[in-house]
Amino acid sequence: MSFLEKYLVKHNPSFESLQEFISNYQNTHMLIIFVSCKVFYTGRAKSTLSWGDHLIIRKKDGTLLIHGSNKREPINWQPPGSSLKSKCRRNLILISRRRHPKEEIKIVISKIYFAVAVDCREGKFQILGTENQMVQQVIAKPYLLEEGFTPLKREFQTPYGNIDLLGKDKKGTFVIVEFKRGKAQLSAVSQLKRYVEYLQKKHPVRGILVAPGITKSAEELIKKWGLEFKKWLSKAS
Amino acid sequence: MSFLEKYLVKHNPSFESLQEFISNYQNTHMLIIFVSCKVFYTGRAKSTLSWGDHLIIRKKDGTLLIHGSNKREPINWQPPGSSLKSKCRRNLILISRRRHPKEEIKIVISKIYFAVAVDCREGKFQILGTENQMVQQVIAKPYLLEEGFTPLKREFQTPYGNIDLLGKDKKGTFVIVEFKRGKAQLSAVSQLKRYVEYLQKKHPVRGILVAPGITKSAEELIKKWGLEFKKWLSKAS
DNA sequence: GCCTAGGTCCCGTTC
DNA sequence: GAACGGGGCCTAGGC
Repeated sequence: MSFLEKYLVKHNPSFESLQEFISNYQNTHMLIIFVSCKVFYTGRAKSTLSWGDHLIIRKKDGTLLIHGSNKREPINWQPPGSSLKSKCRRNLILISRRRHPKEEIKIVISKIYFAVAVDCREGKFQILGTENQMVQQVIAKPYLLEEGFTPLKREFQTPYGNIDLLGKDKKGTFVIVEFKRGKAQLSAVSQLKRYVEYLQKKHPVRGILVAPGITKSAEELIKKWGLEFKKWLSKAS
Repeated sequence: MSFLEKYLVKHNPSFESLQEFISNYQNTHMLIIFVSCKVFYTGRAKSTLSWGDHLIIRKKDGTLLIHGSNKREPINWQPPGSSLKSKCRRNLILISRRRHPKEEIKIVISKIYFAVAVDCREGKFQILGTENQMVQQVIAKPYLLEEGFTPLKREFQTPYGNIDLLGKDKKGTFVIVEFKRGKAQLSAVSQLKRYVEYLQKKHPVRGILVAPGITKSAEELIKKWGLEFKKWLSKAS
């Protein structure tokens, strides 16, 4: 591939030709390969994918994705850091391994439709609207939570888990604040309860769950457990 | 594309040519497009991806994936069911929308390296080693949990959440069993505690967490709360 | 390396 | 549609 080329396509390459292609480009390029194959995964779980057409993507960081004709999720995958080896037998076999945990994917390829190597230089990514930003807003403007609130510690660590935001209310009582960027569910309530149970062994403490909404059961549970829910208005800024 | 062809490649297509390509194939084929673009997402959160080379995958179920040069996760995406429209301006603009929640991705393309439409017929997928199978094993061989255990109800629903497995021990005391396929963490303990708190309002009850391992803090918490941990040996079958 | 918790989580299932 | 919980979750951040 010349210096100026962004990509290189091989149509219907032979097994040997694809092996060479992979070893030439796997460390510098993203590989996109469309094949007829079956796949075996073994590791934390175990799976088989029977013969079919699948799209294989291999990134230079070691990521391996095997996509089918639908769904956002790959059918099989290997995360960054995984190795890739190939063997040529009756079929072409690709094996990707990771160490921790020990996991392996074996792709048995009977037919290669095409393979592309691309030189991919991605842009910079920025995101807004995360939970972290809710916390930052409350730290900057504590009255958004309630009048008289004073933030003390972000990500306060306890043996029961890490508290999003610890503070005190206007009376000086400790307040544990748990933030959720989406509708709060039962698990958010137990999470908050867990922190409260820890701290209340030492001090009187209030627990407040901050979220744009809450499910019915979560709301009933939070009341039953003497905790508070504060609806978060995203335009509060 | 002829009946027998598995795929069709366009090299450096014009904007208009890609628009036609997309409208011809988006309902029947998976599209794989490598471009120089920037991306704007708005919906549950908001993000921007600045100019760079990115791989766009569009599946016929509406899934949209925008991949960069590393990581398993797409930089931006849209799940199945999303629409796709294109506009030709100074740049080529692709817009993908979903209704619930209302979310939009805008891809502004300045250069198209190549586009492929593939006819993808995926194989059948099977997986072993899930939590569900742990539960099935205990239902089939209750003594694997403990001598005298009797399973009563799988996925027993309560206002505090759904219990993996409800049963009775040899003394007739209710037992709530929570299974984890990996190492159990703090959240698993609070989850179990939540169910126990519900049921113990009505009956005496034990809570057992079953997993191949447990973190230090989770183990301390489970003891403190009077719950039990049962180590799961995967070869128990 | 372990552990905690978020995520535009996705996804299946159940009501 | 709402909600609950699993996932080979992945990923980031602490220690």
